[in-house]
Amino acid sequence: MAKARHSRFDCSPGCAVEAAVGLIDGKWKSVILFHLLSGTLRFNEIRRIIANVTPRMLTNQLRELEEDGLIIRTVYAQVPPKVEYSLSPLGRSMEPVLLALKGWGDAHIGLYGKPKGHDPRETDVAA
Amino acid sequence: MAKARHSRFDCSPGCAVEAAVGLIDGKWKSVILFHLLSGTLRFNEIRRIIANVTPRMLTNQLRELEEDGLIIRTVYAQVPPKVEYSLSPLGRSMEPVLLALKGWGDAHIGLYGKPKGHDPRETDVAA
DNA sequence: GCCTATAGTGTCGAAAAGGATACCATCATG
DNA sequence: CATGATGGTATCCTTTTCGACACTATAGGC
Repeated sequence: MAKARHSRFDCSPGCAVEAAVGLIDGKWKSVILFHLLSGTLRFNEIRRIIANVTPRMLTNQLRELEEDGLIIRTVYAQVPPKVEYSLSPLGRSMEPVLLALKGWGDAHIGLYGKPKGHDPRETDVAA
Repeated sequence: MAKARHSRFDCSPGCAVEAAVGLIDGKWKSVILFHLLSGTLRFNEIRRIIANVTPRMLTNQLRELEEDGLIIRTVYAQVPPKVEYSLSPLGRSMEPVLLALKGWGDAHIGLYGKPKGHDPRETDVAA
């Protein structure tokens, strides 16, 4: 069922940022979109590319992306079934965002998902 | 290569995307970062800017951002307390990402947090 | 008759995230 | 003495998210 994400929000500047993030959060959405940048994919292709995603979750995330108008789902009436997912124009317009994220991640993230930077564990104390 | 056993990060390209998103998800993080782009802010300033955030959540999100090395917390030893939050260099390096998100949001998001774009109500069915 | 493949669905339950509300210590001011 | 300001905590509770696992229909091939 549709979640009431961001349903009502008194928008200060920055709200747009949160709303945009809201569309690509969820455990797998950003990755799905990123891979769709390279072209159309079928359900099981995505499953194979993104190891460890369960079919339930994948369906779930794809449906939400579709609801938000970011991807297009095309069903071919044949057996065995064939369903293709591709970016909508709106989804394609996310490209700069996705590339920015990818670029940032490649530059700053170690293999464990934590940022590289220097040790952040000390708090500055000023007079 | 010392590639530690694949947790979830034996990653296909796109993993960096997910990791980057992981740092700015959470209900308020992206908005906090966005506002810090304009300069240092105190706890209650952020509270006032982002209406509807409870102190508990704000503390929570700020601590996580600090742990991830994106922001710096500076405590002034005085009464009443004064604590300033500012972007670390790592946090500042998020600027392109945040601006991309903001730009996308401004361009594509209506007042209800749903993307504008065309109507995704119907699913394409192909032969 | 059995196995394979596709694209899912259904149910269960644990865990995480988020929200409401109340409370704390300190000092200056009136 | 009471009030206000600051930067938080503590406790409780509800909602949302996520993962495991089992299960389905159809058709073709062996």
